[in-house]
Amino acid sequence: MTGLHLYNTRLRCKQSFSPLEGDHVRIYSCGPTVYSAQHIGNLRPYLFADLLRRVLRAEGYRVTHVINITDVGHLVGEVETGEDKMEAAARRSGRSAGEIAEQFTRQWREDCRRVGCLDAQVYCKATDHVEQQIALARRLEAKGYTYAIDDGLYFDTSKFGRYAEFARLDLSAQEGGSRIGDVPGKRHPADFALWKLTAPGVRRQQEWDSPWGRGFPGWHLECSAMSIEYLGQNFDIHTGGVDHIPVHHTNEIAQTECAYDVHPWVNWWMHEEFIDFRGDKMSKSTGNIYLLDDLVERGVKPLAYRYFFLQAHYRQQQTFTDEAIEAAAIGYDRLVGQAIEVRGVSGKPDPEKLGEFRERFRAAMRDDLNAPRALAVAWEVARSRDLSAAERWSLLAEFDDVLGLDLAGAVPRTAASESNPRIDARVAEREGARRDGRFGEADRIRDELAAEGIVIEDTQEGVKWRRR
RNA sequence: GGCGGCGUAGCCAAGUGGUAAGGCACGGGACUGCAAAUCCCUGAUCCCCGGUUCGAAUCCGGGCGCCGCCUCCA
Repeated sequence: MTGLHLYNTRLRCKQSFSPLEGDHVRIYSCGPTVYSAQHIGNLRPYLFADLLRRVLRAEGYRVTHVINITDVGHLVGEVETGEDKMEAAARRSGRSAGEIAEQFTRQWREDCRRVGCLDAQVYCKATDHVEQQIALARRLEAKGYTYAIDDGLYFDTSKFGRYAEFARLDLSAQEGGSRIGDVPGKRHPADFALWKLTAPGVRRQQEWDSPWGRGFPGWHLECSAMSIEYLGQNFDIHTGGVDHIPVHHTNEIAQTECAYDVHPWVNWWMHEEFIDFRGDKMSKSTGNIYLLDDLVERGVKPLAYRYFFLQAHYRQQQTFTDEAIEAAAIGYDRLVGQAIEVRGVSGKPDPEKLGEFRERFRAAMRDDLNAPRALAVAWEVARSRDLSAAERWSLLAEFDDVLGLDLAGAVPRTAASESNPRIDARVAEREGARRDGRFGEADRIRDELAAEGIVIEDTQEGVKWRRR
């Protein structure tokens, strides 16, 4: 297999990749709903999209990446309440929906940056594009794909012959049991809201006037409207979680292909699998790891989480356990340690020796982004006895453009990171004892510090200490 | 119930027909006053049963187990 091959959900197979337009690749990634903090599982979509971008870049493509921010219209559980996640969060916290959106957007952007994701060219918010969403709904209405009921304007899925195709749905199975809480007047369970009307007597923080009345856009609409706005009516790759295949992406496709008579609207649909937390309740109350900050508190660097991500294939569920993340943290530190040994060493590399590793790394990534296999090649290089330091660094630096692990700048965890008069003094005392051969005394001080989480390391450059 | 995925050494995880990548842990060694840190070495025939094949972890059938979706969770 030569050249870049990517798995396409639309066709359920890997395909040789080529962009619609020269060497320019346009990507749209379904982004976060910013009503609460994004936990580490929520970060996988962006680590995946970033890996995709970096591989495309390494293959010589120019990439335009758009990520949306859902700050309205994502409904909570029961449809009849008409409340969306932003409104609910605002009500609970007593703050405005806008403030909440801003806070969690900022936090999410920061977390993405910390795990080494490159900035997208465009971050677009649903609330900034209500006009475009209304225009798209009107277009669908004009073409006869919609019907209006008390609750709002709905897309009539029966009008779109290919509706079930993308997710391979069995629509007849859905016919039977109309669910509790389903909207009265909906003709088919799969039909979905393009525009939701604010219920009579209700005052929403986020609502807009529309041809159908005051209300807010349905969740699926934003991705269609904004991707068209920034990427055009056809583009190359749309990414998201596997959970979006049957509903969200199916509906996006229905809306867009009907509105613009395009097919396929998007060439490649790529979906990352979930992280499996092994039934552990991901909640703060039980003390389980939840946010990136929680990992950091435990001494796991954000980039170690990226390393963890790279150890498994994006289309495979990845098991997250304390042991697994700890293993990744140690593995990452050691890889950085290996890099530091050769960092910046220059020399004349043997192109033949480099070529073999370079090809294997590239082949792995070209095979539907097989990062685990590529990472294994990086380890082989790091530990190779046949390569000179200059050759190892040359390859590692090159690989890191794709891996994004900051092998050029990361610091080893063994370095003392702080100074503290009291601890420094105790360390000096121990040194004195050691010089005098009073090892019992020296060991006693070491044990004492260890009890409070201070680890002492006797390195070539002298004694250092760090917190466990 | 329907649909999809998975089950590889203690753990995480590649490999999808030709005799099992990589990381972590464990054990051994080097280093150390002893440790720690670091570096080096070391481990599996692939859930079970049957079948196809010269040959299967890889294909087919059956079983057991786990996960996801079908409810606007990445």
